[in-house]
Order: sequence, then C-alpha cells, then structure tokens
Amino acid sequence: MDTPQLCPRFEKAMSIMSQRWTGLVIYQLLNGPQRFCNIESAIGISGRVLSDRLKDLETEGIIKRDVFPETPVRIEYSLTDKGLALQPLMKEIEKWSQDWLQI
Amino acid sequence: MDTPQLCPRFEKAMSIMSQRWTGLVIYQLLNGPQRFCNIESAIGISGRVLSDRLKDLETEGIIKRDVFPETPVRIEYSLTDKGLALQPLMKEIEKWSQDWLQI
DNA sequence: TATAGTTACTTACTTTATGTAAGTAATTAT
DNA sequence: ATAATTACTTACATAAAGTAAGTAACTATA
Repeated sequence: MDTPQLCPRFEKAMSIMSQRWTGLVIYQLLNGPQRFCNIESAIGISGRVLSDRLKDLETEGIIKRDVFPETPVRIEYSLTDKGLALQPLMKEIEKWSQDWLQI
Repeated sequence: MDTPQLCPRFEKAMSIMSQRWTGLVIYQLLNGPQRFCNIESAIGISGRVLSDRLKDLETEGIIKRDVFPETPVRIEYSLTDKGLALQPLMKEIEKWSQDWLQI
C-alpha cells in the first residue's frame, strides 16, 4: 500500500525507547544523579539487566557515568543533555497514563 | 534513598510502550485504518508477533478490529480514542529523534 | 476438476532477551 | 579474621521474539 516509509531516526528512537526498562531508567534519572543500587531498588530491575541498560544508554550518549573514588567507591549515573531532552516525552507518557489508564 | 515511588498508571503506560513493536504498530496506525499484511510489511514485524501485539492492544482498548466479510475477508485495525491520544507522545519521539539522532 | 492465489492467521522450532541467584573485587569496620 | 558495602559479573533457567511452514476459507484460472 502507500503508507510512508519509516524514518530511520524515528525507528532508532523507538528501538531505544521500546527496550524493556530503558524508559524507567531514564525516568528515574530525571530525579537527579544516582547510584546503581538506588536505580535498581527504585524501579525493581535486576542488576544483570540494569548493568546492560546502563552500558547501552552510555553508548548512546543518553547517560554518563561518574566514578568517585571514595570507600566504598561511589559511581553516579546521570542524564546528559541528550537524555534530559527526553523529559517532554516522559511528561507525555505521564499525561496519557493519567488521562486513559485506570488504577 | 528518597526518590518518589513509581505511579502504577505511569508504570503500566511504560510497560505497554516499552514492549517491542508496540510503539511502531501504533505509529503505523496513525496513518489510518489498515490491514494485517499492510502493518506487517510497513514496519517489518513478523506475523507471529504482530498477531500477539494486535491482540494485546485490542485488550488494552488502544486499537479496534473490524471485519468486512468480502472475498478474501478484509480485517481492518484502527486506533480508538485511547490510541489516538498517543499521537502527542509519538510527536515527541519524532522531535527528539530529529534533534538528537544522527543518520 | 485441479491448481494457484489471497488474507489472516497459527504452529513448531530456534534464537535471543530477561530473571534469579550466587560469586567477585576492592576497601573499611569490627 | 570476619563481616559489610558497592558495583558489578557469571552461570543457569525461563520467557519472548524470529523464522518458516501450515491452515482455513474463498475465488480465479487452466
């Protein structure tokens, strides 16, 4: 038929956002920089998958990882500008969920 | 730590949108009602998974399924109001992808 | 009449992703 | 010497997704 072809950039964005946990990790980091174990307990993701997701998101330039050589070592994850730019999208998801989902 | 707890409605919205293919199926249906094989070829999803997704989305009230007893039978999928309400969200993904992703 | 074509699926099987639980490294506290 | 802490990794089990073939219902063609 004659539906327009998918824009590769849009497709990429979708593939990032439609990966399990990615959205919640970003949403959680909108609360500010935080550590691995905090993200883990806040959203209920397993450490194994969180480790994968943080690596992927860092590779995509959406989050950054800062190491503070304290004891025990403190590692903070935070959103880059690219990651912060996802806030309006998160707001839309919030809005839709408020308007259309029951508890 | 002291990050706020996740809103169950937001979490539900995220679980819908972060399932693989769901976003693209909805995006595709923003072009108007269309048939199974059209969605399939437009976004490159396998029939097996598309079948699952369409059932899930119908259960969620995001799409509806209309049967036209022609030959061969025509079955059209389209967005409900709840599904159409996801358009602003799709626009945000488009915008972000334009602003932050390279080709 | 037999064969092929069409759409919308389903089924069986393989591969990939995710969940669970235990383990590791580096350091400090007890 | 043992336990505690954080940020992971590893090994293994289960769930989700991909691939390809099959099915049902009907029509068109040879």
